[in-house]
Amino acid sequence: MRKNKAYCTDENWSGRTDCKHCAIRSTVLFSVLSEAELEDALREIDNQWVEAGSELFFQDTKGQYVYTVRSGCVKMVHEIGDGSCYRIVRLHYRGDTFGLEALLGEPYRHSAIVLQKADICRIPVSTVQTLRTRNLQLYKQLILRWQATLDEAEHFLVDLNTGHAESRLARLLLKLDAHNERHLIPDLLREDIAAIIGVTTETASRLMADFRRRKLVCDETNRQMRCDPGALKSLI
Amino acid sequence: MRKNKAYCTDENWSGRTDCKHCAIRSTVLFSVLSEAELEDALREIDNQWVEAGSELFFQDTKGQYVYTVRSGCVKMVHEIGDGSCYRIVRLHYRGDTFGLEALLGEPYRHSAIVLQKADICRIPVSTVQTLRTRNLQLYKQLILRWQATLDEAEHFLVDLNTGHAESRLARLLLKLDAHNERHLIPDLLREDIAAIIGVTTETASRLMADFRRRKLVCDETNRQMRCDPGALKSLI
DNA sequence: CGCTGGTTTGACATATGTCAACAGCCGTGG
DNA sequence: CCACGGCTGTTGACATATGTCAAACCAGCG
Repeated sequence: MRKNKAYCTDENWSGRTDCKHCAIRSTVLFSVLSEAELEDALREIDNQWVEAGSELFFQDTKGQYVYTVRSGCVKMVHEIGDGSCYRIVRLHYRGDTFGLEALLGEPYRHSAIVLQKADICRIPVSTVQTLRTRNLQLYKQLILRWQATLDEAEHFLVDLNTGHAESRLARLLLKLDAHNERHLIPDLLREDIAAIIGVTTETASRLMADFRRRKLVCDETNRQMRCDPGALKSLI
Repeated sequence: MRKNKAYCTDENWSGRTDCKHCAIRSTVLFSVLSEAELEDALREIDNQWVEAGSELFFQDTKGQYVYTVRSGCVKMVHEIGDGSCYRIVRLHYRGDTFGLEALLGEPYRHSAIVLQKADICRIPVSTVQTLRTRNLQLYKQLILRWQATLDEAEHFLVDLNTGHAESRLARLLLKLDAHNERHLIPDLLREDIAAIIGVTTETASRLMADFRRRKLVCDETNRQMRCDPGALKSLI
């Protein structure tokens, strides 16, 4: 079934409110393209709900798409050596863009795997190129996305890989909490927690079990949790 | 003493060969500015040798300059909490650009401190803005720099903060070696090594002393070292 | 010469890793 | 329906890498 309008410009599409953070959206306003040209360029943008665990792209492969998160959460996974071991180098949340390397014709640096059921826009590199040749504003937007990605990567190093494992886990939970307005944070796999804060799966499990006993976190439905930000901050 | 020509365009300036990696340099070729305009824009670029330990800018301050390394090495230092503790989140070597946040009008994320006597170009934000309004090529160059910065930050996380301290130190030495064509690497302060690989100063010292005893590294003049890449690789 | 700041080293504490067992959950297939 | 296997999480016992604290050492330098 072919849509007759692009998602981004279709007023009848129910999801439009989540577009406000999108790089494309905020540059379309400044576009010098005609309405028809715009429709055409944007029609190739695909929007979809993706289940947790799905892989959007793989480390070291080339791809023709850049992605934005409309809701949910995506992990950027870097495999090390023979693949027996991996680190999560960033998370991307609502409003974020990832896979920017594709715009440079470079292979993806990491695998992108959905952490929490996510609403994802998949934007062809060609679409971005069409828009940006006509529109300086898009370059600025892109640069802002690159900087945001860099900020997130550096936060991972500074906040989640420094200090004792307990503080690191506390900071991780606070970070997840800050990105969820409804204060429901995903109950991550212990293996993922381990790959984020740089410990073994067992240590991650012990810490989480301990946090639960100390009532720093409590379970909610649907593999989600709620945390006590005040208490967590005191652990940092 | 005022120069009568900009460094970048002065054929008599002895340092010109190191310009080949510069973002400005590689876009000047595509510039639509007149030669006079170009001279004017580039004249504000300052070039200087900077001693180890000098601070080019400070974390959380705003500045009007972006920098490039013509030779030597600069560390990006992030202070944590009250400043009693810090991490080094990236290193920048010959050809790199840093302080890009300034182009967005944002405060510098980290302090930039010279690690090894360095030849630095200091480029005013206004110069970049003058050039880029007339020149799409510069945007592409800037984006490449942002990606390079991101790559370096992620390598720090994946290579230098994963695995045992011994492997991390080995990877650090190999990285330093890879950035020095003459295979002379700086003999870093133990405190800096510690802030890079995420251990205490004592552990960094013990490891380095051990590496020296095992002949994995040996001292050279001028606080420099030589390392045995083959042996180091076997430790990874 | 005696500071000073960086380095090395020792003795000991402890956080985290390792290996292994077991428990709970869930989907599958008999 | 139950039995089973596979996956994830929890926990224990123990090993070990790294942190902590303190002392000694060393080179450069006023």
